[in-house]
Amino acid sequence: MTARTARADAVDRRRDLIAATVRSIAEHGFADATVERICAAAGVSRGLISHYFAGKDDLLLATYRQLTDELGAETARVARARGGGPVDKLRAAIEASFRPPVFDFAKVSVWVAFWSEARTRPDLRALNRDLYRGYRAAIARLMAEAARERGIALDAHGAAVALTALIDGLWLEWSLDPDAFSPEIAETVCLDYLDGLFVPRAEDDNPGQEDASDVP
Amino acid sequence: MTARTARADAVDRRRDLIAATVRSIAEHGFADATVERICAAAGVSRGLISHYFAGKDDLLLATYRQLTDELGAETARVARARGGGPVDKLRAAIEASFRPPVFDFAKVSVWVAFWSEARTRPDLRALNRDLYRGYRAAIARLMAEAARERGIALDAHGAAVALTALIDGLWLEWSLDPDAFSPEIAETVCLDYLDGLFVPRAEDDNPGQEDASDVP
DNA sequence: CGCCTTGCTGGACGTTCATTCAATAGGCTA
DNA sequence: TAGCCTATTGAATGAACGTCCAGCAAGGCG
Repeated sequence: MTARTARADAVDRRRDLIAATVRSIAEHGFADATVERICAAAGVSRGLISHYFAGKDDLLLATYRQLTDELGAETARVARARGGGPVDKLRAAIEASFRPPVFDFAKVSVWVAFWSEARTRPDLRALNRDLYRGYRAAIARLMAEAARERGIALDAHGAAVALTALIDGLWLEWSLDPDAFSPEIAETVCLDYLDGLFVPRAEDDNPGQEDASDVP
Repeated sequence: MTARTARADAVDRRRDLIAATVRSIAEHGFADATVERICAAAGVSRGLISHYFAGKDDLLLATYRQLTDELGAETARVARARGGGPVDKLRAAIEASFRPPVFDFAKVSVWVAFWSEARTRPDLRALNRDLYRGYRAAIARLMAEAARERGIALDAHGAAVALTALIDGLWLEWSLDPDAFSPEIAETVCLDYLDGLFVPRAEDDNPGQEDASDVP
């Protein structure tokens, strides 16, 4: 089975190159993650990239795709977690965001680099948009369910936007200054925000307070 | 006053080049904001950059410095705002973050680009670190004051970390997908978070709940 | 044992970029 | 008006990068 062995090797090589790309971007930044450096980090020569990817752009796209796939899979895994209501699942999602294997300095750094790059590269932008819209929708669904159980008025869409932004903002700022706050604090403030959403307030007697801001 | 006129012109030119840099990065991304494109956007020739800056890196540093100075000045302006307690000032800071002139698509996009770049460039990193530490400290001070007035237990440091991250996360995600949510929603969720901090809860009867995490 | 396929190498090539600098233009002083 | 000084230009330079491709090495089939 030469073909089968070759295929398996090819998958491993692609994985090696993608891992080397993550390490190179994390260490040197997006601009200085050259083909030479990436291949050196993977322990192969410069030219090999053309055998496993259409080019450098294709390797970068594959790297970003793996990051989004990992996060998407982890999110789905958490959401399927048996036993526990929607708030438990939300708490699990938050905890997963600030603990290994998702929360890793190199990976978080590469996320920041790709965010910047996705702003102007259409393929990365589309990947990012789909991931986040799905992520926000899943979060909003769980939040709406939790609010319904408790009879609390909640703008689930806004809250999902906020929780997602809060997590990303903490990733961003921690990657820029890891000494500014600890991952434990990051996790705590997210959990506190979540808890705050479901605390009954005086305004809940007056359901008109929530503006149905479903902007078209 | 030849010297004076020349000095004034030089300041204007520097400002022009910095503004052109912001536009170029916002439109083409950090990597494709070449000297040629920046100078074309400013309406001058390629070589002029050397007369007003030590080089491209120096121009980029000056651009980031202007961004941080603008934000620092706006923060200070809001904090000095007469009439109103600490919560009013915090509300004003949030509103300023999602309205012109601070909240501008090009500027927000450039912030995202520089965040990524600051991760590996020491000079940008130092600039960013100082700005954020000052910003968080100012926010935490106002929050602590507001909590004291209300007799509420609050981890001001954690809350300041969270609010800062929330704002940055919303900037980030809005720049990547402006259709995902409106600036009004972004502002609202931040104000809601702020309000939530100062709502008396059942746990406030038990002051031991808040861990005094004043990390040195 | 020898051929032949396949994974892999690294020098060469063309492109793009930031920087430099000699030449030019424009305006203020004398 | 003449002359000088400074701002500005753009062609030239060299470095760095991604990609290409001719050749090499190793392992399996005949």
